[in-house]
Amino acid sequence: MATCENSCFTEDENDHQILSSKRIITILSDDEDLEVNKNNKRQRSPSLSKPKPLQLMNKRTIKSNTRQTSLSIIRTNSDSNGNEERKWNLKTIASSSNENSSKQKKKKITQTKSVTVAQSRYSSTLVRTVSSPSIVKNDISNDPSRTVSFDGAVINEEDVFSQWNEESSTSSSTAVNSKSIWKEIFSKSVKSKPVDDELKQEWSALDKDQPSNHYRFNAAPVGVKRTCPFYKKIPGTTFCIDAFNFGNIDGIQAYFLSHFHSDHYGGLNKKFSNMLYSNQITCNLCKSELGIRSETMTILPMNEFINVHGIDVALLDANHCPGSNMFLFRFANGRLILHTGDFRAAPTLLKHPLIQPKQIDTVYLDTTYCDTHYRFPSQDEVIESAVGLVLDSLKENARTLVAIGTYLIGKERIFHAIAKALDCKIFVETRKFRILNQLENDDLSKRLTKHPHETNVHVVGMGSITQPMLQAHVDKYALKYNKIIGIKPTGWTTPRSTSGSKHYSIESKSSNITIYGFPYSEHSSFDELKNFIQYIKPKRIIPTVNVGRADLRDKMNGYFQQWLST
DNA sequence: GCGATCAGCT
DNA sequence: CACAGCTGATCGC
Repeated sequence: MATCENSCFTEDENDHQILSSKRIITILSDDEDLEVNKNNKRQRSPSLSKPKPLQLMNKRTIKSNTRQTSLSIIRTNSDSNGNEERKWNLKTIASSSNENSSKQKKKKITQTKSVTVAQSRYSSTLVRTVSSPSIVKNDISNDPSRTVSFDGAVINEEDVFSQWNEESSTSSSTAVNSKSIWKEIFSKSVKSKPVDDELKQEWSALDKDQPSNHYRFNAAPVGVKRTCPFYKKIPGTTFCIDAFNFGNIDGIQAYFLSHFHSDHYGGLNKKFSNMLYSNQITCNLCKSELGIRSETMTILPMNEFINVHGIDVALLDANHCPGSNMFLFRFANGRLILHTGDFRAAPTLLKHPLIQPKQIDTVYLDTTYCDTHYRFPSQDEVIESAVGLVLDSLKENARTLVAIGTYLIGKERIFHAIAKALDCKIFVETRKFRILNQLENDDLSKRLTKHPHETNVHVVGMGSITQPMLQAHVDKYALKYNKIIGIKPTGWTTPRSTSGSKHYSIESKSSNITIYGFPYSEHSSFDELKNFIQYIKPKRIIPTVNVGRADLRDKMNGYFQQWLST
Protein backbone atom coordinates (compact mmCIF):
# COMPACT_ATOMS: atom_id res chain seq x y z
CA MET A 1 0.00 0.00 0.00
CA ALA A 2 2.99 2.23 0.40
CA THR A 3 3.54 4.69 -2.38
CA CYS A 4 6.80 6.01 -3.65
CA GLU A 5 6.16 9.11 -1.63
CA ASN A 6 6.43 7.45 1.72
CA SER A 7 8.48 4.38 1.02
CA CYS A 8 11.80 4.61 -0.74
CA PHE A 9 13.72 1.49 -0.03
CA THR A 10 17.07 2.28 -1.56
CA GLU A 11 17.28 5.72 -0.08
CA ASP A 12 16.29 4.42 3.27
CA GLU A 13 18.96 1.83 3.26
CA ASN A 14 21.61 4.40 2.41
CA ASP A 15 20.39 6.84 4.95
CA HIS A 16 20.12 4.24 7.53
CA GLN A 17 23.69 3.14 6.96
CA ILE A 18 24.81 6.62 7.86
CA LEU A 19 22.76 6.65 10.97
CA SER A 20 23.09 3.07 11.99
CA SER A 21 25.50 3.89 14.72
CA LYS A 22 23.06 6.39 16.12
CA ARG A 23 20.09 4.21 16.70
CA ILE A 24 17.67 6.20 18.74
CA ILE A 25 15.15 3.76 19.94
CA THR A 26 14.58 0.08 19.87
CA ILE A 27 11.15 -1.25 20.52
CA LEU A 28 10.74 -4.88 21.30
CA SER A 29 7.69 -7.07 21.47
CA ASP A 30 6.68 -10.67 21.32
CA ASP A 31 5.53 -10.98 17.78
CA GLU A 32 2.20 -12.71 17.88
CA ASP A 33 1.64 -11.97 14.23
CA LEU A 34 4.04 -14.70 13.36
CA GLU A 35 2.07 -17.27 15.26
CA VAL A 36 -1.44 -16.67 14.12
CA ASN A 37 -3.40 -19.83 14.52
CA LYS A 38 -5.41 -19.96 11.33
CA ASN A 39 -7.83 -22.60 12.57
CA ASN A 40 -8.67 -20.44 15.44
CA LYS A 41 -8.86 -17.25 13.48
CA ARG A 42 -12.58 -16.67 13.82
CA GLN A 43 -12.54 -16.97 17.56
CA ARG A 44 -9.73 -14.53 17.87
CA SER A 45 -10.96 -11.05 18.10
CA PRO A 46 -8.96 -8.45 16.20
CA SER A 47 -7.97 -6.76 19.39
CA LEU A 48 -6.51 -9.98 20.72
CA SER A 49 -4.65 -10.81 17.54
CA LYS A 50 -2.79 -7.54 17.63
CA PRO A 51 0.70 -7.62 19.06
CA LYS A 52 0.94 -6.85 22.72
CA PRO A 53 1.68 -3.25 23.49
CA LEU A 54 5.23 -2.62 22.46
CA GLN A 55 7.67 -2.23 25.22
CA LEU A 56 10.50 0.17 24.96
CA MET A 57 13.82 -1.54 25.20
CA ASN A 58 16.94 0.48 25.10
CA LYS A 59 20.21 -1.11 24.11
CA ARG A 60 19.21 -4.60 25.01
CA THR A 61 19.73 -7.88 23.25
CA ILE A 62 17.12 -8.80 20.69
CA LYS A 63 15.17 -11.79 21.87
CA SER A 64 14.02 -14.62 19.68
CA ASN A 65 10.48 -14.55 18.34
CA THR A 66 10.50 -10.81 18.47
CA ARG A 67 10.01 -7.87 16.25
CA GLN A 68 12.48 -5.08 16.55
CA THR A 69 11.51 -1.62 15.48
CA SER A 70 13.92 1.26 15.35
CA LEU A 71 12.96 4.84 14.82
CA SER A 72 15.41 7.41 13.59
CA ILE A 73 15.35 10.71 11.82
CA ILE A 74 17.02 10.55 8.46
CA ARG A 75 16.35 13.83 6.74
CA THR A 76 15.00 17.30 7.23
CA ASN A 77 13.61 19.32 4.35
CA SER A 78 12.10 22.76 4.19
CA ASP A 79 9.61 23.64 1.54
CA SER A 80 8.93 27.03 0.01
CA ASN A 81 6.31 27.84 2.63
CA GLY A 82 8.83 27.38 5.35
CA ASN A 83 7.25 24.16 6.52
CA GLU A 84 9.70 21.68 7.78
CA GLU A 85 9.34 18.13 6.78
CA ARG A 86 11.32 15.47 8.52
CA LYS A 87 11.51 11.90 7.49
CA TRP A 88 11.59 9.21 10.06
CA ASN A 89 12.96 5.84 9.40
CA LEU A 90 10.93 3.03 10.87
CA LYS A 91 12.76 -0.22 10.59
CA THR A 92 11.22 -3.50 11.54
CA ILE A 93 13.09 -6.74 11.91
CA ALA A 94 10.89 -9.73 12.62
CA SER A 95 12.32 -13.06 13.58
CA SER A 96 10.52 -16.36 13.86
CA SER A 97 13.60 -18.23 14.85
CA ASN A 98 14.23 -19.53 18.34
CA GLU A 99 17.93 -18.95 17.99
CA ASN A 100 19.40 -15.52 18.24
CA SER A 101 22.11 -16.31 15.79
CA SER A 102 20.09 -17.34 12.73
CA LYS A 103 19.98 -13.91 11.23
CA GLN A 104 19.15 -15.16 7.77
CA LYS A 105 15.66 -15.97 8.92
CA LYS A 106 15.01 -12.42 9.94
CA LYS A 107 12.76 -10.44 7.74
CA LYS A 108 13.59 -6.82 7.19
CA ILE A 109 10.90 -4.33 6.48
CA THR A 110 11.89 -0.74 6.10
CA GLN A 111 9.46 2.08 5.64
CA THR A 112 9.95 5.78 5.46
CA LYS A 113 7.28 8.04 6.76
CA SER A 114 6.98 11.74 6.29
CA VAL A 115 6.25 13.76 9.33
CA THR A 116 5.87 17.47 9.46
CA VAL A 117 6.83 18.92 12.77
CA ALA A 118 5.45 22.04 14.36
CA GLN A 119 5.10 25.52 12.88
CA SER A 120 3.38 24.26 9.76
CA ARG A 121 0.98 26.55 7.98
CA TYR A 122 -1.78 24.72 9.76
CA SER A 123 -0.20 25.98 12.94
CA SER A 124 -0.25 22.59 14.46
CA THR A 125 1.54 22.72 17.77
CA LEU A 126 2.81 19.26 17.57
CA VAL A 127 3.49 16.58 15.06
CA ARG A 128 1.35 15.96 12.06
CA THR A 129 1.83 12.72 10.27
CA VAL A 130 1.28 12.31 6.59
CA SER A 131 0.96 8.59 7.03
CA SER A 132 1.41 6.17 9.86
CA PRO A 133 3.29 5.68 12.12
CA SER A 134 1.49 8.12 14.29
CA ILE A 135 3.12 10.05 17.03
CA VAL A 136 0.70 11.06 19.65
CA LYS A 137 1.65 13.11 22.62
CA ASN A 138 0.18 12.15 25.90
CA ASP A 139 -0.79 14.61 28.49
CA ILE A 140 2.70 15.67 29.37
CA SER A 141 1.84 18.42 31.81
CA ASN A 142 0.13 15.93 34.08
CA ASP A 143 2.23 12.93 33.29
CA PRO A 144 5.22 12.62 35.59
CA SER A 145 6.84 9.98 33.42
CA ARG A 146 6.59 12.22 30.32
CA THR A 147 5.78 9.90 27.49
CA VAL A 148 4.61 10.10 23.91
CA SER A 149 3.08 7.21 22.09
CA PHE A 150 4.44 6.07 18.79
CA ASP A 151 2.12 3.78 16.85
CA GLY A 152 0.67 2.51 20.07
CA ALA A 153 4.07 2.14 21.75
CA VAL A 154 4.79 4.31 24.72
CA ILE A 155 8.09 6.11 24.45
CA ASN A 156 9.57 7.48 27.60
CA GLU A 157 11.48 10.72 27.62
CA GLU A 158 14.22 9.41 29.86
CA ASP A 159 14.90 6.45 27.65
CA VAL A 160 15.25 8.65 24.61
CA PHE A 161 17.58 11.22 26.10
CA SER A 162 19.71 8.87 28.14
CA GLN A 163 21.40 7.83 24.90
CA TRP A 164 22.67 11.28 24.09
CA ASN A 165 23.84 11.86 27.58
CA GLU A 166 26.11 8.88 27.27
CA GLU A 167 27.24 9.67 23.76
CA SER A 168 27.32 13.44 23.94
CA SER A 169 31.05 13.68 23.34
CA THR A 170 30.87 11.82 20.02
CA SER A 171 27.52 12.94 18.72
CA SER A 172 27.43 13.86 15.05
CA SER A 173 25.45 16.75 13.65
CA THR A 174 22.67 14.37 12.64
CA ALA A 175 22.34 13.07 16.12
CA VAL A 176 22.17 16.56 17.51
CA ASN A 177 19.46 17.32 15.03
CA SER A 178 17.58 14.22 16.10
CA LYS A 179 17.93 15.19 19.67
CA SER A 180 16.53 18.62 19.04
CA ILE A 181 13.51 17.12 17.36
CA TRP A 182 12.92 14.80 20.28
CA LYS A 183 13.29 17.79 22.53
CA GLU A 184 10.70 19.59 20.50
CA ILE A 185 8.33 16.68 20.84
CA PHE A 186 8.76 16.43 24.57
CA SER A 187 9.02 20.11 25.43
CA LYS A 188 5.68 21.38 24.10
CA SER A 189 3.56 21.71 27.12
CA VAL A 190 0.06 20.48 26.77
CA LYS A 191 -2.46 22.19 28.92
CA SER A 192 -5.34 19.86 29.48
CA LYS A 193 -7.13 17.97 32.12
CA PRO A 194 -5.70 14.80 33.57
CA VAL A 195 -6.05 11.62 31.58
CA ASP A 196 -9.68 10.68 31.63
CA ASP A 197 -9.48 7.57 33.75
CA GLU A 198 -13.18 7.02 33.77
CA LEU A 199 -13.27 7.05 29.99
CA LYS A 200 -10.27 4.76 29.78
CA GLN A 201 -12.04 2.25 31.96
CA GLU A 202 -15.17 2.39 29.85
CA TRP A 203 -13.17 1.67 26.69
CA SER A 204 -11.18 -1.19 28.15
CA ALA A 205 -14.32 -2.71 29.63
CA LEU A 206 -15.86 -2.54 26.19
CA ASP A 207 -12.80 -4.12 24.59
CA LYS A 208 -13.01 -6.97 27.05
CA ASP A 209 -16.73 -7.41 26.91
CA GLN A 210 -17.18 -7.27 23.16
CA PRO A 211 -13.76 -7.29 21.59
CA SER A 212 -13.88 -5.01 18.58
CA ASN A 213 -17.51 -5.79 17.90
CA HIS A 214 -19.17 -2.93 19.63
CA TYR A 215 -18.56 -0.57 16.77
CA ARG A 216 -19.81 -2.81 14.03
CA PHE A 217 -23.44 -3.54 14.49
CA ASN A 218 -23.57 -6.81 12.63
CA ALA A 219 -20.50 -8.50 13.95
CA ALA A 220 -21.50 -9.94 17.31
CA PRO A 221 -20.33 -13.49 17.91
CA VAL A 222 -23.01 -16.12 17.37
CA GLY A 223 -25.07 -16.74 20.46
CA VAL A 224 -23.73 -13.70 22.26
CA LYS A 225 -26.20 -11.01 23.06
CA ARG A 226 -24.95 -7.61 22.06
CA THR A 227 -24.91 -5.02 24.77
CA CYS A 228 -25.18 -1.34 24.06
CA PRO A 229 -21.76 0.37 24.20
CA PHE A 230 -21.47 3.22 26.69
CA TYR A 231 -20.95 5.90 24.04
CA LYS A 232 -24.44 5.32 22.67
CA LYS A 233 -25.97 6.23 26.03
CA ILE A 234 -26.09 9.66 27.59
CA PRO A 235 -25.03 9.54 31.27
CA GLY A 236 -27.53 10.96 33.70
CA THR A 237 -30.43 10.31 31.33
CA THR A 238 -32.52 7.41 30.14
CA PHE A 239 -31.51 8.17 26.55
CA CYS A 240 -29.63 6.23 23.92
CA ILE A 241 -28.68 7.25 20.39
CA ASP A 242 -28.68 5.10 17.27
CA ALA A 243 -28.90 1.94 19.35
CA PHE A 244 -31.49 -0.41 17.91
CA ASN A 245 -29.38 -3.52 17.80
CA PHE A 246 -29.43 -4.32 21.46
CA GLY A 247 -33.07 -5.17 22.12
CA ASN A 248 -34.60 -3.42 25.07
CA ILE A 249 -31.70 -1.69 26.76
CA ASP A 250 -31.75 -1.63 30.55
CA GLY A 251 -32.66 1.77 31.93
CA ILE A 252 -33.44 3.32 28.55
CA GLN A 253 -36.73 5.09 27.96
CA ALA A 254 -36.02 7.19 24.88
CA TYR A 255 -34.41 5.85 21.71
CA PHE A 256 -33.04 8.69 19.59
CA LEU A 257 -32.23 8.26 15.90
CA SER A 258 -29.84 10.75 14.30
CA HIS A 259 -30.52 9.97 10.62
CA PHE A 260 -31.82 7.33 8.26
CA HIS A 261 -28.72 5.33 7.33
CA SER A 262 -28.70 1.61 7.90
CA ASP A 263 -25.66 1.54 10.14
CA HIS A 264 -27.54 3.83 12.51
CA TYR A 265 -31.09 2.47 12.35
CA GLY A 266 -29.82 -1.12 12.04
CA GLY A 267 -32.03 -3.47 14.04
CA LEU A 268 -35.04 -1.21 13.86
CA ASN A 269 -38.13 -3.03 12.57
CA LYS A 270 -41.89 -3.33 12.91
CA LYS A 271 -41.55 -5.06 16.27
CA PHE A 272 -40.00 -1.97 17.85
CA SER A 273 -42.19 -1.12 20.82
CA ASN A 274 -40.23 1.57 22.64
CA MET A 275 -40.39 5.27 21.91
CA LEU A 276 -38.27 6.59 19.04
CA TYR A 277 -37.37 10.29 18.88
CA SER A 278 -36.22 11.98 15.71
CA ASN A 279 -36.99 14.73 13.22
CA GLN A 280 -39.88 14.83 10.76
CA ILE A 281 -37.99 13.51 7.73
CA THR A 282 -36.34 10.62 9.53
CA CYS A 283 -39.60 9.61 11.19
CA ASN A 284 -41.34 9.70 7.81
CA LEU A 285 -38.70 7.38 6.40
CA CYS A 286 -38.90 5.03 9.38
CA LYS A 287 -42.60 4.72 8.76
CA SER A 288 -42.54 4.30 5.00
CA GLU A 289 -39.40 2.17 4.69
CA LEU A 290 -39.38 0.15 7.89
CA GLY A 291 -43.04 0.14 8.87
CA ILE A 292 -42.45 1.73 12.26
CA ARG A 293 -45.81 2.61 13.82
CA SER A 294 -46.58 6.26 14.46
CA GLU A 295 -47.49 5.51 18.08
CA THR A 296 -43.89 4.52 18.80
CA MET A 297 -42.40 7.66 17.32
CA THR A 298 -42.14 11.21 18.60
CA ILE A 299 -41.32 13.86 16.04
CA LEU A 300 -39.19 16.62 17.54
CA PRO A 301 -38.90 20.09 16.02
CA MET A 302 -35.57 21.48 14.85
CA ASN A 303 -33.65 24.18 16.75
CA GLU A 304 -35.93 24.21 19.75
CA PHE A 305 -35.55 22.72 23.22
CA ILE A 306 -38.27 20.21 24.09
CA ASN A 307 -38.45 18.47 27.42
CA VAL A 308 -38.13 14.72 27.19
CA HIS A 309 -38.23 12.77 30.46
CA GLY A 310 -37.00 15.77 32.39
CA ILE A 311 -34.17 16.78 30.04
CA ASP A 312 -34.32 19.48 27.35
CA VAL A 313 -33.41 18.25 23.88
CA ALA A 314 -32.80 20.34 20.76
CA LEU A 315 -32.23 18.94 17.28
CA LEU A 316 -29.68 20.78 15.14
CA ASP A 317 -29.03 20.23 11.45
CA ALA A 318 -26.04 17.92 11.09
CA ASN A 319 -25.26 18.73 7.46
CA HIS A 320 -24.83 15.01 6.80
CA CYS A 321 -27.76 13.71 4.76
CA PRO A 322 -31.35 14.99 4.53
CA GLY A 323 -33.06 14.50 7.86
CA SER A 324 -29.80 14.21 9.77
CA ASN A 325 -29.50 15.99 13.06
CA MET A 326 -27.31 16.42 16.08
CA PHE A 327 -28.76 16.23 19.57
CA LEU A 328 -28.10 18.93 22.12
CA PHE A 329 -29.13 17.87 25.62
CA ARG A 330 -29.61 20.45 28.37
CA PHE A 331 -29.84 19.31 31.96
CA ALA A 332 -31.75 21.07 34.72
CA ASN A 333 -28.49 22.56 36.04
CA GLY A 334 -27.68 23.97 32.59
CA ARG A 335 -25.05 21.40 31.65
CA LEU A 336 -24.93 20.76 27.90
CA ILE A 337 -24.08 17.57 26.07
CA LEU A 338 -23.83 17.48 22.29
CA HIS A 339 -24.13 14.27 20.29
CA THR A 340 -23.17 15.00 16.68
CA GLY A 341 -24.52 11.79 15.18
CA ASP A 342 -22.91 11.78 11.74
CA PHE A 343 -22.12 15.33 10.72
CA ARG A 344 -20.09 17.59 8.48
CA ALA A 345 -18.82 20.58 10.40
CA ALA A 346 -18.81 23.07 7.54
CA PRO A 347 -18.02 26.64 8.67
CA THR A 348 -21.71 27.64 8.52
CA LEU A 349 -22.51 25.07 11.16
CA LEU A 350 -20.53 27.09 13.69
CA LYS A 351 -22.91 29.99 13.34
CA HIS A 352 -25.76 28.14 14.98
CA PRO A 353 -27.06 30.23 17.91
CA LEU A 354 -27.32 27.18 20.16
CA ILE A 355 -23.67 26.34 19.62
CA GLN A 356 -21.52 28.68 21.67
CA PRO A 357 -17.88 28.48 22.71
CA LYS A 358 -17.06 26.99 26.10
CA GLN A 359 -20.67 26.14 26.88
CA ILE A 360 -20.74 22.47 26.03
CA ASP A 361 -19.50 19.97 28.56
CA THR A 362 -19.22 16.77 26.53
CA VAL A 363 -19.23 16.19 22.79
CA TYR A 364 -19.92 12.78 21.31
CA LEU A 365 -18.06 13.24 18.08
CA ASP A 366 -18.34 11.71 14.61
CA THR A 367 -14.66 10.90 14.10
CA THR A 368 -14.99 9.15 10.75
CA TYR A 369 -12.23 11.23 9.15
CA CYS A 370 -10.31 12.18 12.27
CA ASP A 371 -6.92 11.74 10.67
CA THR A 372 -4.64 14.18 8.88
CA HIS A 373 -5.02 12.14 5.67
CA TYR A 374 -8.49 13.42 5.21
CA ARG A 375 -8.46 16.78 3.57
CA PHE A 376 -11.06 17.43 0.94
CA PRO A 377 -12.77 20.44 -0.62
CA SER A 378 -16.10 21.89 0.40
CA GLN A 379 -19.22 20.33 -1.06
CA ASP A 380 -19.88 23.47 -3.10
CA GLU A 381 -16.48 23.27 -4.76
CA VAL A 382 -16.97 19.61 -5.63
CA ILE A 383 -20.47 20.23 -6.94
CA GLU A 384 -19.22 23.04 -9.15
CA SER A 385 -16.54 20.75 -10.47
CA ALA A 386 -19.04 17.95 -11.17
CA VAL A 387 -21.44 20.27 -12.97
CA GLY A 388 -18.56 21.55 -15.08
CA LEU A 389 -17.52 18.05 -15.99
CA VAL A 390 -21.04 17.07 -17.06
CA LEU A 391 -21.46 20.22 -19.17
CA ASP A 392 -18.11 19.59 -20.87
CA SER A 393 -18.95 15.96 -21.52
CA LEU A 394 -22.29 16.83 -23.09
CA LYS A 395 -20.70 19.54 -25.21
CA GLU A 396 -18.29 16.98 -26.52
CA ASN A 397 -20.95 14.33 -27.12
CA ALA A 398 -24.63 15.16 -26.73
CA ARG A 399 -25.53 11.48 -26.67
CA THR A 400 -23.97 10.97 -23.26
CA LEU A 401 -25.81 9.39 -20.35
CA VAL A 402 -24.87 10.63 -16.87
CA ALA A 403 -25.09 8.05 -14.07
CA ILE A 404 -24.64 9.25 -10.49
CA GLY A 405 -24.03 6.77 -7.69
CA THR A 406 -25.78 7.32 -4.34
CA TYR A 407 -26.86 5.53 -1.20
CA LEU A 408 -30.36 5.38 0.19
CA ILE A 409 -30.27 9.02 1.13
CA GLY A 410 -27.35 11.37 0.76
CA LYS A 411 -25.46 12.94 -2.14
CA GLU A 412 -28.68 14.57 -3.42
CA ARG A 413 -27.05 17.99 -3.78
CA ILE A 414 -24.65 16.72 -6.42
CA PHE A 415 -27.24 15.28 -8.83
CA HIS A 416 -29.73 18.00 -8.05
CA ALA A 417 -27.16 20.62 -9.07
CA ILE A 418 -26.41 18.75 -12.29
CA ALA A 419 -30.12 18.52 -13.15
CA LYS A 420 -30.58 22.21 -12.39
CA ALA A 421 -27.66 23.15 -14.61
CA LEU A 422 -29.09 21.09 -17.46
CA ASP A 423 -32.63 22.06 -16.50
CA CYS A 424 -33.73 18.47 -16.83
CA LYS A 425 -35.46 15.72 -14.89
CA ILE A 426 -33.78 13.10 -12.73
CA PHE A 427 -34.48 9.44 -13.30
CA VAL A 428 -34.66 7.35 -10.11
CA GLU A 429 -35.99 3.88 -9.35
CA THR A 430 -39.27 3.38 -7.49
CA ARG A 431 -37.91 3.06 -3.98
CA LYS A 432 -35.62 6.02 -4.39
CA PHE A 433 -38.52 8.01 -5.89
CA ARG A 434 -40.55 7.36 -2.77
CA ILE A 435 -37.70 8.27 -0.44
CA LEU A 436 -36.60 11.45 -2.22
CA ASN A 437 -40.17 12.72 -2.30
CA GLN A 438 -40.16 12.76 1.50
CA LEU A 439 -37.18 15.05 1.85
CA GLU A 440 -39.28 18.21 1.75
CA ASN A 441 -37.39 19.67 -1.19
CA ASP A 442 -39.90 20.96 -3.74
CA ASP A 443 -37.56 21.60 -6.63
CA LEU A 444 -35.95 18.20 -6.21
CA SER A 445 -39.34 16.47 -6.07
CA LYS A 446 -40.52 18.29 -9.19
CA ARG A 447 -37.57 17.01 -11.19
CA LEU A 448 -37.90 13.35 -10.22
CA THR A 449 -39.18 10.88 -12.77
CA LYS A 450 -39.60 7.12 -12.89
CA HIS A 451 -39.22 7.14 -16.66
CA PRO A 452 -35.64 6.69 -17.82
CA HIS A 453 -36.36 8.05 -21.28
CA GLU A 454 -37.30 11.48 -19.98
CA THR A 455 -33.77 12.50 -19.03
CA ASN A 456 -30.09 11.69 -19.41
CA VAL A 457 -29.43 12.17 -15.69
CA HIS A 458 -29.85 8.79 -14.00
CA VAL A 459 -29.43 8.13 -10.29
CA VAL A 460 -28.20 4.62 -9.54
CA GLY A 461 -26.87 2.71 -6.55
CA MET A 462 -23.22 3.30 -5.69
CA GLY A 463 -22.53 -0.33 -6.48
CA SER A 464 -23.71 0.19 -10.06
CA ILE A 465 -20.86 2.54 -10.88
CA THR A 466 -18.66 -0.15 -12.40
CA GLN A 467 -17.62 -0.74 -16.01
CA PRO A 468 -19.84 -3.83 -16.57
CA MET A 469 -22.88 -2.32 -14.85
CA LEU A 470 -22.62 0.96 -16.73
CA GLN A 471 -22.08 -0.90 -20.00
CA ALA A 472 -25.31 -2.82 -19.36
CA HIS A 473 -27.05 0.43 -18.45
CA VAL A 474 -26.05 2.30 -21.59
CA ASP A 475 -26.88 -0.74 -23.73
CA LYS A 476 -30.45 -0.57 -22.46
CA TYR A 477 -30.80 2.89 -23.96
CA ALA A 478 -28.54 2.37 -26.98
CA LEU A 479 -31.01 4.02 -29.34
CA LYS A 480 -30.53 7.36 -27.63
CA TYR A 481 -27.07 7.20 -26.06
CA ASN A 482 -23.68 5.92 -27.13
CA LYS A 483 -21.62 7.08 -24.18
CA ILE A 484 -21.99 6.99 -20.39
CA ILE A 485 -20.13 8.72 -17.60
CA GLY A 486 -20.33 7.41 -14.04
CA ILE A 487 -19.99 9.75 -11.08
CA LYS A 488 -18.92 8.25 -7.80
CA PRO A 489 -19.14 10.71 -4.90
CA THR A 490 -17.35 9.44 -1.81
CA GLY A 491 -15.25 10.80 1.01
CA TRP A 492 -12.65 8.12 0.39
CA THR A 493 -11.68 9.53 -2.97
CA THR A 494 -8.57 11.53 -2.33
CA PRO A 495 -8.62 14.76 -4.27
CA ARG A 496 -6.05 14.89 -7.06
CA SER A 497 -5.44 18.57 -6.71
CA THR A 498 -6.80 20.98 -4.18
CA SER A 499 -5.65 24.10 -5.98
CA GLY A 500 -7.47 23.84 -9.30
CA SER A 501 -11.18 23.70 -9.86
CA LYS A 502 -11.22 20.12 -11.11
CA HIS A 503 -11.58 17.96 -8.04
CA TYR A 504 -12.30 14.65 -9.68
CA SER A 505 -10.14 11.71 -10.56
CA ILE A 506 -10.70 9.27 -13.38
CA GLU A 507 -11.15 5.88 -11.79
CA SER A 508 -11.44 3.94 -15.02
CA LYS A 509 -11.99 4.57 -18.68
CA SER A 510 -12.95 2.57 -21.74
CA SER A 511 -14.05 3.66 -25.20
CA ASN A 512 -17.56 4.74 -24.22
CA ILE A 513 -17.50 4.59 -20.41
CA THR A 514 -15.65 6.84 -17.99
CA ILE A 515 -15.93 6.58 -14.21
CA TYR A 516 -15.08 9.66 -12.16
CA GLY A 517 -14.43 9.75 -8.45
CA PHE A 518 -15.41 12.91 -6.58
CA PRO A 519 -14.28 13.75 -3.04
CA TYR A 520 -17.81 14.58 -2.01
CA SER A 521 -18.03 13.94 1.68
CA GLU A 522 -20.89 14.04 4.13
CA HIS A 523 -18.54 13.77 7.09
CA SER A 524 -16.20 16.43 8.44
CA SER A 525 -12.69 16.65 7.07
CA PHE A 526 -9.85 16.67 9.58
CA ASP A 527 -9.60 20.45 9.51
CA GLU A 528 -13.34 20.90 9.87
CA LEU A 529 -13.30 18.67 12.94
CA LYS A 530 -10.41 20.61 14.36
CA ASN A 531 -12.06 23.98 13.76
CA PHE A 532 -15.32 22.74 15.20
CA ILE A 533 -13.71 21.49 18.39
CA GLN A 534 -11.49 24.53 18.77
CA TYR A 535 -14.54 26.73 18.49
CA ILE A 536 -16.71 24.74 20.90
CA LYS A 537 -13.92 23.97 23.36
CA PRO A 538 -15.77 21.20 25.14
CA LYS A 539 -14.50 19.81 28.42
CA ARG A 540 -14.58 16.29 27.12
CA ILE A 541 -14.73 14.52 23.74
CA ILE A 542 -15.98 11.00 23.22
CA PRO A 543 -15.36 9.64 19.72
CA THR A 544 -18.07 7.47 18.24
CA VAL A 545 -16.40 6.18 15.06
CA ASN A 546 -13.17 4.19 14.63
CA VAL A 547 -13.29 3.32 18.30
CA GLY A 548 -12.82 -0.44 17.98
CA ARG A 549 -9.04 -0.24 18.21
CA ALA A 550 -7.16 1.18 21.15
CA ASP A 551 -4.34 2.53 18.97
CA LEU A 552 -6.79 4.54 16.87
CA ARG A 553 -8.47 5.85 20.00
CA ASP A 554 -5.08 6.92 21.35
CA LYS A 555 -4.30 8.70 18.14
CA MET A 556 -7.61 10.55 18.13
CA ASN A 557 -7.21 11.41 21.77
CA GLY A 558 -3.85 12.92 20.91
CA TYR A 559 -5.50 15.19 18.38
CA PHE A 560 -8.19 16.16 20.89
CA GLN A 561 -5.60 17.14 23.48
CA GLN A 562 -3.74 19.15 20.88
CA TRP A 563 -6.84 20.98 19.71
CA LEU A 564 -8.03 21.80 23.20
CA SER A 565 -4.65 22.98 24.41
CA THR A 566 -4.27 25.87 21.97
C1' DG B 1 -43.36 -17.97 2.02
C1' DC B 2 -41.89 -14.06 4.44
C1' DG B 3 -39.11 -11.11 7.30
C1' DA B 4 -34.99 -10.81 9.88
C1' DT B 5 -30.23 -11.69 10.35
C1' DC B 6 -25.59 -12.78 8.77
C1' DA B 7 -21.19 -13.47 5.90
C1' DG B 8 -18.92 -11.57 2.35
C1' DC B 9 -17.97 -7.93 -0.69
C1' DT B 10 -17.22 -3.28 -2.42
C1' DC C 1 -9.10 0.50 5.74
C1' DA C 2 -14.03 2.30 5.49
C1' DC C 3 -18.37 5.44 3.61
C1' DA C 4 -23.23 2.87 3.68
C1' DG C 5 -24.80 -0.09 1.75
C1' DC C 6 -26.01 -4.61 -1.46
C1' DT C 7 -26.37 -9.65 -2.53
C1' DG C 8 -27.25 -14.11 -1.52
C1' DA C 9 -27.61 -17.68 2.11
C1' DT C 10 -29.63 -19.21 6.26
C1' DC C 11 -32.70 -19.14 10.20
C1' DG C 12 -37.11 -18.85 12.61
C1' DC C 13 -41.94 -18.38 12.42
